[in-house]
Amino acid sequence: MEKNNPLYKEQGIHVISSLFTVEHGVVKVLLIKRKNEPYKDFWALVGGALYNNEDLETGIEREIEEKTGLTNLNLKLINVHGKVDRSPVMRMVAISYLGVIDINRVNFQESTLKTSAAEWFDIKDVKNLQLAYDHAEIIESAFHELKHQILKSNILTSLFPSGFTLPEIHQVYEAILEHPLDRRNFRRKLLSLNLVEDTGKYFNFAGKKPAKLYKFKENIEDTDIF
Amino acid sequence: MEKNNPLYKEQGIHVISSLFTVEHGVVKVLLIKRKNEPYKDFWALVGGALYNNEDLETGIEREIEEKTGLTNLNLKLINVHGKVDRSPVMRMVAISYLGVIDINRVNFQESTLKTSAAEWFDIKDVKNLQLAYDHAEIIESAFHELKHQILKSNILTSLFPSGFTLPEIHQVYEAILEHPLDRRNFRRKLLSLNLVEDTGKYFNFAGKKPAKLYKFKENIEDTDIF
DNA sequence: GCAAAAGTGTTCGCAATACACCCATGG
DNA sequence: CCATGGGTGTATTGCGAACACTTTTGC
Repeated sequence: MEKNNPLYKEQGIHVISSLFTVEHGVVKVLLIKRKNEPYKDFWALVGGALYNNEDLETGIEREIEEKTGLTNLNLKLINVHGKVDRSPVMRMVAISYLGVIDINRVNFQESTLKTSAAEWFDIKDVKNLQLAYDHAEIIESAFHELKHQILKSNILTSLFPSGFTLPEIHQVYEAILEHPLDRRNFRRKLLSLNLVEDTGKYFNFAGKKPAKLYKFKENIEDTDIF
Repeated sequence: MEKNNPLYKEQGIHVISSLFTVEHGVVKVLLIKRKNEPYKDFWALVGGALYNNEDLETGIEREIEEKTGLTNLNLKLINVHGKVDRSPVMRMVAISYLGVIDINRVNFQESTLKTSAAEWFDIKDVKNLQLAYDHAEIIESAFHELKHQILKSNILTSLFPSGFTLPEIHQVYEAILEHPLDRRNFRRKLLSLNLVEDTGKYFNFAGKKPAKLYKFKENIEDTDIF
């Protein structure tokens, strides 16, 4: 391995996260506005260059914490984007992670060295934005994978740190999958999986029957859900 | 992006393939013996450093062709391995691909600049070898993914370029999944998927009833198989 | 008491599973 | 003619899909 062979000199690694949330039945993705070149003033996913002294997971967690204040996320490696010209500066390969977070937990770090703003965008509006790098493609791939993940893993646990009602989580599934699910079958299925437990509490919406509050059990493993 | 920031200077990308075959009910993985440092004389997976002027897919296809003469493989991106110290030379992130090939198609290029031998190893024997880098871990992850892929994609098509009998492919499934499958149910299931077609030919084993020869249809899409 | 949404139970159909017998060939 | 392995059919079961009624609350 010759370090200075021009065939593979000056390469780098991006770690990039597509962070999703669901609010009032709308799937949203977190974007930040870049302060520096390249792609100054473009909206971009949360991420950046991997450091030499950190593992991939550490790197993406650091990037997310720097820009959102969030820690302890349940991230999943989902894809790699490595087209020759995806970065205008030098050859960069992007390792793409997926995460789902409760919108209320996010505490944006408004003024960092590299970003000037952070905002949630409706996934349907993202296609109208000019994003930095190949981030549009990365989001598309991540959203596609999100649909799989909610059927095959417990990725949604972090969406509801303080519990959820069945109508709420049902709406989340429909929003992400973009098609309706039968209420009663959904309910029976989810409860039969032994992933959630009744908290005994109820949650009141205005003028309607209160709904039971459930929460995910601790330490549940990834399993096929649907 | 400052090219010379020591935090992320001198990084590189490995593209690495776990190539599997199944012969007489035994799952095998292709390894090559390294001729150069680091890990001189260690067995290793087929792969190497990504060039700056090629996409990831192109890179892994080039590496495979250089070392085995094989082209037109159906490779799947399956994982990323990026621990800080996985390479002793410099920071390298490995992009791992999975492929399945017919053992008869392989035409080893015995004398290349970087390798001195290529050999198929029983997957069960690999754990007793000292492999280069973190290749043991990569193989384990790839084999795990192979079990999923034969249930959810048509990755096996390239195992049988000249067709197969149902007993043959049945044995392949059992070998990869490492557990028995009911012959009759397997048969019905596979034929009902519309993935294979009868060639009208028969294949004779010694002293037994000839088996029908089937082949995969052209241009079949990935679908859930089991 | 009525509108609105939560909660519950039953039927149906299909697909996976389990299982037993007949058939074609080489020796 | 027999041993070996290939090829076929059927009964059962469990799960997902479709579907309608009752309950609780705020107003």
